[in-house]
Amino acid sequence: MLDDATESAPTARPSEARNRILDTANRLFYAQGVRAVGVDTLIAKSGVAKATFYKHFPSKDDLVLAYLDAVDKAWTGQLHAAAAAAGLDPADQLVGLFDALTSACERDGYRGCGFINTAAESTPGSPAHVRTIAHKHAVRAWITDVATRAGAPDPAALARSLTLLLDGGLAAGALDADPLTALAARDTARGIVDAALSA
Amino acid sequence: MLDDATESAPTARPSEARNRILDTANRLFYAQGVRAVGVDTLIAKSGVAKATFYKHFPSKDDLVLAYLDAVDKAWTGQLHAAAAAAGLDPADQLVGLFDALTSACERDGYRGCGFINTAAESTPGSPAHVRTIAHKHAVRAWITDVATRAGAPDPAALARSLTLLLDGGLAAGALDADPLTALAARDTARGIVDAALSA
DNA sequence: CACCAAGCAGACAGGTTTGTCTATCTCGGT
DNA sequence: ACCGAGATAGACAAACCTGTCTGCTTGGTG
Repeated sequence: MLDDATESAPTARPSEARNRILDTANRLFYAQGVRAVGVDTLIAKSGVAKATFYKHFPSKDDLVLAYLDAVDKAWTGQLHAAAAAAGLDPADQLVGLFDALTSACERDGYRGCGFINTAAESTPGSPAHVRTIAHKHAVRAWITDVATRAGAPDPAALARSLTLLLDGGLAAGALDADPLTALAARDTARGIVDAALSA
Repeated sequence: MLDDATESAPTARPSEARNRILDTANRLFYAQGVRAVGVDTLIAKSGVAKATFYKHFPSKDDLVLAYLDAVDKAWTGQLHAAAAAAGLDPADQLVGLFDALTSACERDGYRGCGFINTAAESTPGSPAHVRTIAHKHAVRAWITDVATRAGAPDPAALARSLTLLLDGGLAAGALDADPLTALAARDTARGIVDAALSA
């Protein structure tokens, strides 16, 4: 009864099949939305048995959360990389963030921010919604840090402006894949950062 | 056969039942997303017969498009009203736009931009997606006009910056109903407009 | 009055969705 | 040689979704 070690607890550990499922989910959920992709499709496309699927992810919602975690990891990584590539000056890093946006928009099949899209499909208060808020909050907290290092008089306000711009770029880029949009976001960010730091 | 006048062509004219359906759709689609609301729910909540529903809207997608038209009318109206309320100076009007954002975020049950949310649920190329792009384009064109009247050296670029900010505010406000977000958008807009006009 | 458009009520068809369950196969380790 | 973990294949249940169709009621108009 209480012997947890041998019972079939939801496997969170890596596994060949689990990776395949997660991989398929990442592609399909992003491309079509979480609601448009059924469990059967996921199973078929990842070449896995139904029982295996439900063993690793007791419900579809669990898979959605795992998908969101993957999106978080990917996007956060891209932001950090873009900042690092912009040099050592924190002010340049703040602007450099927007190179991640440009790269994302250029990628084929770009469809905006996985978090925002998923949140649009889930009701406020749901786990997916909550996780989206946490993600956005973490990103903004990190940008606030960079803004602090850049010596901004009001780092929180600067970070807020920049995240607004970033989210706007993500949302707009999902509609028309106009490269000008991302570039405009970057230019605008440059202006905002310069104005904030020269105050 | 060819006598169109008497056959049951999809009624686009107003009608008591039609209004009720559209009204329910506006509420439910916005609150829960178009995919989460089934035809049966729509019918039950608007107290209408199924046949009546399908007479006015031959398919659910038709209703979705009608819903988007309503969203367009509402949001465009609010933007125009906010601009007008900001006074006669076009520069003030550009900033005043963001009062519409603030009001929207404060409204109870606010869940972002109906267009962006619906687009997140529909595949690129679908009628809903196309209509969303058209809506965003129309808004930006109008803002470009105002920017031109304000004497901006590059009205298109200014409008692009402002719409990015606006979309960002719409997306962010849908997650956490933090009133600071909308205010930050307005402040940022003020800075951008002033910078653009003093160039 | 007779007619007809508009609406109501609800059964029905056919497909899809999530999730459970049984039965079998294939390994690696002891 | 054997056992158990993990995988496969697929039937099945129960709900739900879109869309069609038949019948009945009602109110206005020629």
